[in-house]
Amino acid sequence: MHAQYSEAPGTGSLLKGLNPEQHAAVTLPSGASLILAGAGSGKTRVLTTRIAWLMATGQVSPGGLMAVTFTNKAAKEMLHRLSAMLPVPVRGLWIGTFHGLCNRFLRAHWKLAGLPQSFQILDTADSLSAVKRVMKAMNVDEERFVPKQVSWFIAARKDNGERPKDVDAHDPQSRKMVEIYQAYEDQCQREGVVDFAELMLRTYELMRDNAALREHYQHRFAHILVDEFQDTNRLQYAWLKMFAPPGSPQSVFAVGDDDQSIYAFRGAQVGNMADFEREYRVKQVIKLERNYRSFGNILDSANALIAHNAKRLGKNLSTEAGPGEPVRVAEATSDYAEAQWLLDEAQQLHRSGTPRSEIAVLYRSNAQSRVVESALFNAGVPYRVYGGLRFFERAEVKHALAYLRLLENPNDDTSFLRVVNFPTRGIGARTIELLTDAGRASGRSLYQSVGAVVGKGGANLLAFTGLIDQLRERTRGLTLREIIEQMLDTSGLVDFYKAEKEGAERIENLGELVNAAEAFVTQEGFGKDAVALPVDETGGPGTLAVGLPPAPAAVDLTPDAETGEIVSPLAAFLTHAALEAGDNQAQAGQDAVQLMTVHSAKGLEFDCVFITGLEEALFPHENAMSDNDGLEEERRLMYVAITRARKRLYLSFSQTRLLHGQTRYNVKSRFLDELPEGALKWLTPRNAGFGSGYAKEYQQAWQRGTGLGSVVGAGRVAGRPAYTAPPAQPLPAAMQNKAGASHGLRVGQAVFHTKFGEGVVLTLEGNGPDARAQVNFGRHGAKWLALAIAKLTPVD
DNA sequence: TATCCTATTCTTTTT
DNA sequence: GAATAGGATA
Repeated sequence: MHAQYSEAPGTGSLLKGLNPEQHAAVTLPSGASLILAGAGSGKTRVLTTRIAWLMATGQVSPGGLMAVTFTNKAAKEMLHRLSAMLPVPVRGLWIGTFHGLCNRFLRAHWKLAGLPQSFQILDTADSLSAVKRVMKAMNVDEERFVPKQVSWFIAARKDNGERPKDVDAHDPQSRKMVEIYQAYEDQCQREGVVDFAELMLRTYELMRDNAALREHYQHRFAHILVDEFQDTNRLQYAWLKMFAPPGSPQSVFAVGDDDQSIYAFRGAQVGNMADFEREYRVKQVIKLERNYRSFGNILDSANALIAHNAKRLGKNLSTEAGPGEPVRVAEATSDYAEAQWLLDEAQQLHRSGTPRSEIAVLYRSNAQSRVVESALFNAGVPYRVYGGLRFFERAEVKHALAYLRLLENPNDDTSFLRVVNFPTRGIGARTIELLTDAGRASGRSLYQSVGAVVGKGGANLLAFTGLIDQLRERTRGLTLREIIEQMLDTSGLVDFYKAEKEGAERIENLGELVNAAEAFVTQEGFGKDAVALPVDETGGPGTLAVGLPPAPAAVDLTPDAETGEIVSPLAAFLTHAALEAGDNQAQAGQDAVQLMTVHSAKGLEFDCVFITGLEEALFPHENAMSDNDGLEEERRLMYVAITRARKRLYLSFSQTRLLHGQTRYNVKSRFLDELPEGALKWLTPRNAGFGSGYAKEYQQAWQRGTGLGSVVGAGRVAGRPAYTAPPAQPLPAAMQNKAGASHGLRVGQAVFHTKFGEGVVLTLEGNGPDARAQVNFGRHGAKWLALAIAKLTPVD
């Protein structure tokens, strides 16, 4: 059957250039399939070509297909490539992120989902502040229940598909957590807001509980494709099963790489791949193992490393590109020296023709970026740091968005509280407390409760709601741009920042918000994501009835938005802001060295890659070293890092590192020992210890305080010293535990900590002000504590 | 009510 | 070291 399709006119060019495995994957017949796609094996190409091929051969209409990714970037990339292959109108295609598609679904069926039409989406920060509010209302001790952990707990339960009633809680602690979870849900429902996990869970539940709707969508989506399957969590897999249950006639095409699963820490279940294979009775798993990205030495290193993992489906990357350059390994005496060395190498690479944007510096944790940044900054090398604060997460932008959200949904208490007194208008904590009490007593939103506290200092509140109402009136019918400009003016935001010393940049960002809105309206066509699904290609909802039991009378399958209600550009823009937080601002366009964590490097590739900080406790990270699963995930992380490089790979580690304001003495990472000797080239003498080769040179330079090469006037960023000098003679790692133990603790000792309660000392390291202990606190897990700071009392 | 100072914590992150 | 939260103070 598929042979016939692949010979269909016009599809030949689509398939041209695919290797046999890729070709087989693209042209697989309907049914469930699992593609194990190694790093750099052309995964996205296979996915997009598959979609194009399905459409070009008439096996599916654009409306009958759904493709799910994790990131907006991946979704955009897919749409972009697809439109280059096929003249398909991209609009209306169900290709997007899990959350984006859920949003689309819930916008269409908001009534059935029990949501207000203008429901707002909470990002992580909004959600956290909502949790805090709930906890305050419940009088929960924030010492015992850390809001962040509660928030994390709720998200984790939802990602597992559990409502409060589903959570089994045996001890008082977790019972309380569940209680907070329930109260949080009630509050969100009351306010008409949903968090990210709720988007997924609502969609799943609506599909599960509404047979007619379920059958409609199962009928509609004949082909479902899932990208990065190894990153799916329980809920996402259950969600998929609602749209295409095992054994149904639908075709599910899952692509993933178990070796690149690096999100178990937030609920991803690698096991979903094996479950999928079994439950969907996948006949043949296709492995894409030919790598088109990296040279041999790089791939050999990656393969050798990942072979140390026990839990694998098994895969080995190969290339025909030849061995290429060896993987370079360097040891530095300090993180500072490491950064200087890196700077030098990067400069050299650039001088010999490598664009800066093809040089990436990867590290395990964000805190490591600072040293590198300083080095690059002082040398005048342009660089770009990924991660950190993104555009829509900036305080001033969030304030502006809060005003806009109140126009759409005044019951959004999170937004209300954010701006009710910003800029300050004489509404203090006391007034807010009164208002909150009134709201709680009547079960109404803060906005609705303002009337109840007028007279008790609520006059200013009335002025605020008046301002919002007036703004809503005045902006009716205006363009999005005009609405935002009005809001910035009326709210007093711009005036406020004008008066601030440091407000110029914030005003600039608010201007940027106007631009973003403008771009959104023109480029995207505002309603694209928010307006409901286009009518079914097969003839719309009418065809549903064929062969199906009659839908319950009360159930209207017509998407609610098609009943004539129009989604405003503002609503669409707010959704866009919540779901696509936008790139962190950057000197985009400029040729800059790329700095990012290994996590955020996933899916990217560069000619030259530096992996820095290859030290025990850092990479693998200390918090992940205690159990084997954690260690294997760290190894996969390293695998991801290595496979980012096309031509040249540098690995570096340092003897000392400044972390959390303290010098730490590190041992090189075990991962270095897991790489094949033959693929490596040591730039510093192997196991040479201190003061040798490169390292010595840099240490001396650094002791002179000048650095090397082009570093002139180094040492200052924004007026503050960039570095604190580490001790002149670092203590050899082997001696760490032996020097004077003034703290009087020993391994195995039972201790008490005011926060974590009782625990047992696992490890002792360092001495004097740097002394630290790893203590197992049972329920709280093992923690590293600085003994100079932490209050640890021995228990007998 | 607003602001300043100190105590406290500190992976990885997209949506 | 740096960011954030909470308490104390003007």
